[in-house]
Amino acid sequence: MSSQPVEVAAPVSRVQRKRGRRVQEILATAAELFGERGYDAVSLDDVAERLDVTKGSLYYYFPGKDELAVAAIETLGADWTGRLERLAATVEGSPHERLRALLREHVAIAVGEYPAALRLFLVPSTWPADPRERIKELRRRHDQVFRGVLEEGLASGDFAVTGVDTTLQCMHAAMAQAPLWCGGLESEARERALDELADTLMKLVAAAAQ
Amino acid sequence: MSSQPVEVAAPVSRVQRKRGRRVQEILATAAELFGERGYDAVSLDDVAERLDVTKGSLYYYFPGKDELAVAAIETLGADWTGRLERLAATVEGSPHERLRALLREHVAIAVGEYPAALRLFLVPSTWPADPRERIKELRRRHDQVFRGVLEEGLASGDFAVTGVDTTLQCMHAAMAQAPLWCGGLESEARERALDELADTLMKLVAAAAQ
DNA sequence: CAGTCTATTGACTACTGGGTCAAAGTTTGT
DNA sequence: ACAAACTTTGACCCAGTAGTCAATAGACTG
Repeated sequence: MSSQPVEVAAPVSRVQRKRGRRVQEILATAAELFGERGYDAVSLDDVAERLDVTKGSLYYYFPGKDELAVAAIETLGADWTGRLERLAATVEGSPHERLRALLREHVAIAVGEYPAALRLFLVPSTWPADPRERIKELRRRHDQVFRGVLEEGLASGDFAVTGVDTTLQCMHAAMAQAPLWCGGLESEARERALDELADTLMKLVAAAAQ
Repeated sequence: MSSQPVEVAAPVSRVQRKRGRRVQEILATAAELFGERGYDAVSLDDVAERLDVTKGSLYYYFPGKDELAVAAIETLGADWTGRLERLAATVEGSPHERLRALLREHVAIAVGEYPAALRLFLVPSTWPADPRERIKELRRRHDQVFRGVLEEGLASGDFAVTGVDTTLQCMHAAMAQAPLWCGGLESEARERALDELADTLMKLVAAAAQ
């Protein structure tokens, strides 16, 4: 039928791609806002206003606030964790060096690119049941990256920890608050603060040689 | 006039004491609820219902939700921090032992007695400006207890830390999440988890001898 | 250009939650 | 017992917000 045999089997039409882009715009804005203020404090009118549309449009793409929130968390969390997973798979060196690189990248992402997204991973208790479960799942996958390197270092004798879970929890807790501490700092001071944080957290795995 | 000269100068009447007790009841309940669900998710009807009264009664004692929240935070925070300050002033031993005792007591209070009050000290960002400032102040005083012991150990050479502030922040962040981890555990497993947490956190001050 | 699918609007409903208040109920002191 | 002070109530107001929907504007296609 068409004069262009190429891209014949394209599963999505142009209009579908356009819709996809719109959905992404909405999700990015929603993640931003939910991250800034938390679930309760963000109304759909707020989201719509930042997108220069009205609330009704959001309901054209999502069945409700919960679903929008879940999708926003999903997108952001998947991107974040994916980058850490890729780093863990490529970075070379001792377990000590690898863990430090992960810590550094994690706080750098949190502070630099998703400064507002923090709250998505912190204390999800005010969120409705459904988003809360998704957040927990994303956190588990997130933790998994660090658990991998940690257990590697344990097996090789580079690390000595009292308990794997506890150590991971302490790391995660400290990292999750990093953006709050570094928020107001200038670039150089911020870099120093992030290095210091990574150094401090490295102590949690003790036996590692500096 | 009275046949009992004792207690003549009592500054408060019986009715005032009664009012004081009522206020304490309200504050305790409010702190409980705010701790469980956070500021936004708690309505004054919720608070009133748990007290078996109606919303109007709360407005007889407090001018508004903000003021109630601030007072509740104040009471709980002062009690908590006061106990840590007293412990810090009395416990004997090396800086290492003193710090560990404080860490242990802190998580024990958080997990055992104020299991719900956690959120008051965590991510105060969804709170209105006024309560938020009070929370920050209380956290500073809270930190001060640990800062004292930490600097003591630094001066005596028992501790070696990269940065005092960063170390305190990591400790605080990890401790703040402790109740979330230990929430579902039975008493013995919980004790073990708390010990493990304290041990792990002690690593942050490194040079300390085990 | 006409017709159809897509996207957006803005007015509407229903409900929740903070805050007010006059009236009723309860304590207290004399 | 009585009056005054204290406490509680429940109905009410109002703003904000999740969610609905018919009407409309815009884009794509024959």
